[in-house]
Amino acid sequence: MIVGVHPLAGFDKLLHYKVPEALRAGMQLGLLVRVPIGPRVTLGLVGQMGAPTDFPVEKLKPVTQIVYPFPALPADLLELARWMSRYYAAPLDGIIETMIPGAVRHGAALKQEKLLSLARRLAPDELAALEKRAPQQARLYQFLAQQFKAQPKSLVLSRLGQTAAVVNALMKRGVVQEEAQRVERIAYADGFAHGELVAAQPHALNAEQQAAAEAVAAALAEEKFSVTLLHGVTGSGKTEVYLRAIDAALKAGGGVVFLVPEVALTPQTVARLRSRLEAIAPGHQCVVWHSHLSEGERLDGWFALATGEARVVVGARSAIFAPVRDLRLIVVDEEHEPAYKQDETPRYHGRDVAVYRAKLNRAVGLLGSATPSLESFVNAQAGKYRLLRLTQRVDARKLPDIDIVDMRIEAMRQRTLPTLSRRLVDAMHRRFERKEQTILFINRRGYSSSMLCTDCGQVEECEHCSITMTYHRADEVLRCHLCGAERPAPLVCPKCRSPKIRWRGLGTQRVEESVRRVLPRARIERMDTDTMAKKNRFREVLMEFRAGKIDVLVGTQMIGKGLDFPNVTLVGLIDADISMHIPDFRANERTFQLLVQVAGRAGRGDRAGEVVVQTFTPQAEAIQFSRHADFEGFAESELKLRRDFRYPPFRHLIHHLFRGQNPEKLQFFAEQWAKRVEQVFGDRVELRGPSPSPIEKIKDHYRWQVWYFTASATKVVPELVKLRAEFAWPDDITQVLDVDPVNLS
DNA sequence: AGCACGCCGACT
DNA sequence: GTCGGCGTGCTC
Repeated sequence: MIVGVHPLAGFDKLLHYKVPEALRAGMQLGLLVRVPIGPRVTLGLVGQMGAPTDFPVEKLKPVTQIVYPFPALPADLLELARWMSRYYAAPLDGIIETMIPGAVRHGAALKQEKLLSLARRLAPDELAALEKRAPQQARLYQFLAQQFKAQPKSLVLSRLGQTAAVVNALMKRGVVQEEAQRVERIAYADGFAHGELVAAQPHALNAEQQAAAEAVAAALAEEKFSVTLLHGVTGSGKTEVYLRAIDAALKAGGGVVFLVPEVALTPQTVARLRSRLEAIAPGHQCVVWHSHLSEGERLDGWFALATGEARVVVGARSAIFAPVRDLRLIVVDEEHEPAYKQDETPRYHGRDVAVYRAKLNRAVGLLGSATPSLESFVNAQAGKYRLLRLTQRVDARKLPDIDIVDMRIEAMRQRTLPTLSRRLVDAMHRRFERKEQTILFINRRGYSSSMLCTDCGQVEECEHCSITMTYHRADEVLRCHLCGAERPAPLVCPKCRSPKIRWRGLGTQRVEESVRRVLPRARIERMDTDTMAKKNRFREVLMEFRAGKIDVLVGTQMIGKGLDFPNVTLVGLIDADISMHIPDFRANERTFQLLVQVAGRAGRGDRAGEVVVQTFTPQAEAIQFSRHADFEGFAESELKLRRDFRYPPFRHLIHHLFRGQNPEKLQFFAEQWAKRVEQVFGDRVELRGPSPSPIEKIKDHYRWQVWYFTASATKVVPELVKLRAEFAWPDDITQVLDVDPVNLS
């Protein structure tokens, strides 16, 4: 018997091994094994049964050991790993490593305890004989005979004051049996249990929720792969629909994965979910999965799922790899959240992996969001996903009014670069008179600032990477943080030649000063990392604010941490452009969510809250904000924009790194490669490169040249991998494909 | 990833 | 003459 093994040793190659007689019976796909590689022994995963085609069988070494008697990767996850390897162009061994928790991989010893129980009952005469000849054994027998279930060995022995010798004697006679069992560490000891005890009774569903829940239940009953996109406005009660679906899946005997963005995984949410799940499926453990678990907790949770003791896992991104058995339902809450993207190798998108895993298991995928990602929305429009809608808010609260203020007009009116617009100042005055509160929100992210033209709104971007360039004051240059390209900071706007260039990087301090000028009698507090350096200051300020001792709170993202302020009826976004043009395209989405969250609660009674957004690029912000108010309208215009402009909805950003010593040769091959890519993708491909300034460290050390491609097509990645395989590279040039899974469909 | 093999510069 | 630099290749 010969097996192919993926060694977890840092190189991505399938190696073959003989299976010794003793290990043959237990051998199967997905097992974690130890295998010799050269002088060492490493962990590996059995990925194939059968002999190699390109290696002499007689030179094969034997498998050293089977680490666990059951597959560390069940069949579906093994298949998923292979798909990911192809789809994300990532090495398979790395994917296997991310799928199996470290503690499991290292074959960590399980915390075990031995349980004692009776193997058979003794006849009365046998018992009498035993009492005479071996009184201690008889005591043990009597004790165990009174127990309803197996008891821990250590406990029994200490209670009876006996030693293991007594147990051994009885075992030899076949009267007592010993079994090993794992000690549950997860039970409910992860701190999540103490969050908040919430009444567990199910809420009554409104008609829309009811219809949605029934539709999902029907999909589950079909027992085939399907994906449902649940588009429900903020506060429409999506969670109740998830819970009904989970209920249905559990009742059908299946397992469930419930993904939430990492930030949403707070003790309160988990406790709430858990109490509801308890009510739905009494006796079923719900495993919580996130990055802050200890090794032991992770191990226990993993085992509970792998053995079927637990059938539900709630967790962040990586919970999609939990070894849930008989998977019937995968829920992805807030499916548009960028937190689902892993941006280290292996790069993957949790939501997309979830959909594919559902497909492999013929399970149901349920994606929920108030603002679906464009790719999911397009999939729904194309009929690939079923679209369900929840249009009514359960709590009947009004959405906030959003004003977008064009700061270019404001600048003309005030003849200076304003910090606060008239609109915002007026709104703040009204709040102050009514004794309501205001939050001014400013996104200053570190020292990064960008170049903005106050006449035309132009923001300088890197020509290779399409991200905003960052201004570095020390050497007066604009630099791209992705590829390292740099150019001198311009004196006039490169687009409209206007000299009115502004370097963005507005601080909370300046905003505070401005507010003092317009509202001299107001109590103002500033909240950012500088002023909050003192330990409990943060908490203090939040408490004062909540108690109404502060009228205006000026702060950075950290305000979002204490979100629930019932008396806040106005939120001002001082400088929307900073967040929208930050060199991390994910940041704008996050900031955005935060604002809408604050604003969504800003209503008072029947009066809606107000949000004032100050911006130099009103079109962009209008689109962003309409995304929440009118998602369909947003989606339509955004899709058009992306099609016409540079960011199609399914763009993959592909970094292609060429390595070699001869620049001319590199140039030649990059062009050749580009031609081949174009042949396959036609006009959907854009070649941008070479990068003028490859990342220094890499350049010095390996003399790499960095080239970037961007391509827009749903099939780009698999096709590129195919291309890579058939493209013949000369010996002195190597290339690496790195794919950022932006909006994979 | 590790580790060996191998081919060019400064040293017990 | 060797020791050791890291560039290259292999691991069943």
